[in-house]
Amino acid sequence: MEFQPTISEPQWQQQWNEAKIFSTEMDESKPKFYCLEMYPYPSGRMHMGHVRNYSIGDAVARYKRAMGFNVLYPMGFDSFGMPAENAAIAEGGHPRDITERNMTSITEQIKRMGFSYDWNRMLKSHGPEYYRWNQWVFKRFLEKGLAYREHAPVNWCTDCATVLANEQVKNGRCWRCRSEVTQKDMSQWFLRITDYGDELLSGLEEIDFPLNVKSLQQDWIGRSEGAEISFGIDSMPDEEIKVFTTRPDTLYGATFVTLAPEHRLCEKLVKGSHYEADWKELRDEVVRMSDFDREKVLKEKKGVFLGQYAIHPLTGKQVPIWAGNFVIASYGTGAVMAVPAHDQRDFEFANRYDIPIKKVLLASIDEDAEAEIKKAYTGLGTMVNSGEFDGTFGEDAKRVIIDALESKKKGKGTIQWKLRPWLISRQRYWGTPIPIIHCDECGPVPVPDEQLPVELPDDISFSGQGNPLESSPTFCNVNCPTCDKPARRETDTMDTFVDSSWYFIRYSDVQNNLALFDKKKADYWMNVDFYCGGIEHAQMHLIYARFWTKALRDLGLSSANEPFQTLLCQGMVNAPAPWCDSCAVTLNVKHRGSPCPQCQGELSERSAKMSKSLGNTVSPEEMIERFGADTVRLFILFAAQPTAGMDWSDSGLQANHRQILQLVDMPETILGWSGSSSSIDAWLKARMKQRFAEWSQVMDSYDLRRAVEISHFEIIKDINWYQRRGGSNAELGRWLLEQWTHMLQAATPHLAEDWWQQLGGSDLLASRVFKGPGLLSAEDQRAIDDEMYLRIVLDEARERKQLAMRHLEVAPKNLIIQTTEAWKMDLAISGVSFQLDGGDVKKFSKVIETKPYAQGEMRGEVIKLWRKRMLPMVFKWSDIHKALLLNGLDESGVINSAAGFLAAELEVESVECSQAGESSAAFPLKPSVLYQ
RNA sequence: GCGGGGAUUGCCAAGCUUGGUCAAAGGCGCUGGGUUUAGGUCCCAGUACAUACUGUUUCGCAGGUUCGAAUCCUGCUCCCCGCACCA
Repeated sequence: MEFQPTISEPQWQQQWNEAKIFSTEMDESKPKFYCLEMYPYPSGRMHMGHVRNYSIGDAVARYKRAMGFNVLYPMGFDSFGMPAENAAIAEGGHPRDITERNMTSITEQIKRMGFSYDWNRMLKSHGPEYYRWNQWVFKRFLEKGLAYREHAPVNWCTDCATVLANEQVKNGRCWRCRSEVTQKDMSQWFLRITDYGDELLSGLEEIDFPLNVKSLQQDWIGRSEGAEISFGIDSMPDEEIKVFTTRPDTLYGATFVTLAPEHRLCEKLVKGSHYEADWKELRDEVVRMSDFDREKVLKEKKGVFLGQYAIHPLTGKQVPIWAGNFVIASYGTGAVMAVPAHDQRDFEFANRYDIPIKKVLLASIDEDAEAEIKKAYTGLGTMVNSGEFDGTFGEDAKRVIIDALESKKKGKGTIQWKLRPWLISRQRYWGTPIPIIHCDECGPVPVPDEQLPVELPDDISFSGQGNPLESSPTFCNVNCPTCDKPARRETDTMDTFVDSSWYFIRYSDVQNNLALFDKKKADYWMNVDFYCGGIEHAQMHLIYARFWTKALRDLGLSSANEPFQTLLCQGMVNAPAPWCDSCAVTLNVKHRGSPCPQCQGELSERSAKMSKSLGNTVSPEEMIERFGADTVRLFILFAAQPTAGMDWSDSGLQANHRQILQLVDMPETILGWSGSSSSIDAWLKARMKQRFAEWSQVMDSYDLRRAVEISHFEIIKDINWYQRRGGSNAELGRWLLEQWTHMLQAATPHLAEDWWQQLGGSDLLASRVFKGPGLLSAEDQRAIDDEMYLRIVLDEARERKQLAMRHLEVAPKNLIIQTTEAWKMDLAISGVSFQLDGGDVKKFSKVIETKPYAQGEMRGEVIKLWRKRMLPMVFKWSDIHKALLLNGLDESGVINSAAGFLAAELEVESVECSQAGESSAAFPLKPSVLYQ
């Protein structure tokens, strides 16, 4: 059959579309399955990362559909965001036009892959019908106090001309443009994601996310238990210094207190003293420094004495107050108690400034409490030098100190979070306008619900200067909803991560114009059963979405606790790129063949993430054009496990294309079978049941690579074997194809439809529910076992033949097979059943002694055989092998009934098989073989 | 520094959770045979070393547990990825 995927694939896509088989509605009578991929940002072209992501999701969706689930599988676009706005600034035009143009072209490419989306549910974040609900929810958050405005130091990216959330600052740089982030004081809108810290953490236990993602989220949430402790100030009875520590057990070792240089008390403490100038210098240095510089410069601990003393809350003793550059103003209370003996940073600091070091924890009882220390001991220990608490250990030690503090009202046990409120303001145009009007009289006033959405205006100039929204008088100048006096509209827009924080629920009821979604529908579909996307969203999108879902639940809008039940992070798509070993740098493909531009050394090749900058990208469109979508899909699924990095390889793609071509011819071959039933039929049928059972099991665990291996590779081998064994049953062949085509469609749906058509299917395969070939019966298993035994014998005989040829003058004519002696078989059966009954194999020699054949001079031989060969085999034999033995496999019978086949395979004239006599080399399941 | 994940036979990559179906799947590559007008596809076989009877050395390195370890334990080396003066 001629295979022209560029023609046939779009035809099937059109038919699917016309039959509307992928559009779903709520249906309580069926089990639901919600399959979702992270919706893409509409850049102009589809790249291999997209193709991989969606090939995985589509295989799952199609599988679940075939298994009778009501599958929701939508697609949409994360279409707000800076690239479009930046393009508008650079090239002119409007972000909306650019975005929609891009969406059109990427949609077309996605459709060419034949993914089974319900396009009726298409969603775009930049549509007012979507973002009005961002505004609506924002208002509800505001009412609940979950959203608020605050004047605070925030992260500012100069290049992007906007503020950023904490999660969007990576190593002091902007996550998007990688330029430096500075601190700036601004009034901004925040969401109290921190209210959900505990639940975000504990919820991780009830969802199936990869370990590394869970660990990333735990790190990010950063819960640490400890105590807040108040130190008095000697000269200021009304003030106190609150510090946070995770180690209250070291409190007696606190020999000083360190404040962040920006701490509000610093100035008060030094005012007018001769310490003031030094402090100012330190503070200015720290404030000036961006986080990025900090990382480099702050290897060195630096501080100034502030000239004042704090009062230790338990001992009442005076300890000096310092300001230190390593204390972060925004974490904890911005002040720490310094315990040099048990904290490495404090230790270095104390050494440098000659502050006393006092050991208060002992790692072991015999340690000298007064000995000089060279390094801080940071583990748990037994308290010493701690007054009445001496001798208390570890967690108890923490507890008793906290109790003591609480009874004296000098502190309390608390929990600190690294998680900060989510800063959602952005000083950019292409996002959801924050629905607020600022009135001089009334302050910030929410836009009334009936006036939503607040739409983005079109009279904007994209100059690249300032927030574009400020250039629109029609947008900015409004009257106050409360007092009707002239007021000014908020020009901040929302972080685009807001859009992606709930789009998955919106899909459940995407066309609803009266509410963000209908609760019944949301509750039917949520949560997402299978979510697939890149690891890069592990701590932004995936945390925000979890928070938002919980917040919507608490507003009574839905019941879902968690948005995503199972998360699969697909690996990168890599391709070779030039690599310089001595410079340890990956280079653009244009350097291929020339020396390293830096060291002039020779370049080798290394696998690297496909990227524009390296130029090692492969165009999906080109590959689809050359090989068809099914080949690309098969290759992508087969080249690596979904979670592993995958190396693009042209030869691999071609190999998979050959595989497709082979499959294309299968129906013709099999439908050409003209024979009737034969003894091997039972085997093939059994084998098909076995293959299906394993296939569905691995599909359920999303091991798509293994699934494809079975459906697209191993079944072909089975058919080859069936034909070798003389099978050609026409009826069975048709049955087999009918089963098989369902398994093919998960990865290669177009090919499967081709098959279905050839089989005379009048409907679309994709619309059918697949019941499977049935369960594996005992007889089925037996058929498989017998054939497996034959295969063992054949392989063994073939190997022996090669060796025999070295010793024979002419090609061998006769093959003489001897199956094992009765006594060895008996020994094997006894050994296996002894082991299966849980007997201690070391004691099996007792059993041997009772055997009639182990008496007299045979005894030594039997014991030796047992120890050396039989014992290992008793454990080595698979369950299948063991069953063969225990069920009384007739070795000679199986061989003799296939003698003709063996003779033909091994190219000999005759095959004789008999059971061996007293002493031979034959062994159970391993007959001896002799060529003549 | 903290946390997470790795290191498998020419390459890619299974298996290791529940030690024995492991000389270790599958793909690629390579070799030989068949098919074919030829190339290609396809089919069969081989691909650690040895060997007409089943042996030797292998799963990052070094030990240990066991009748038995790629799989469990201990230590070490190297690689990747997050977070990072977070108190």
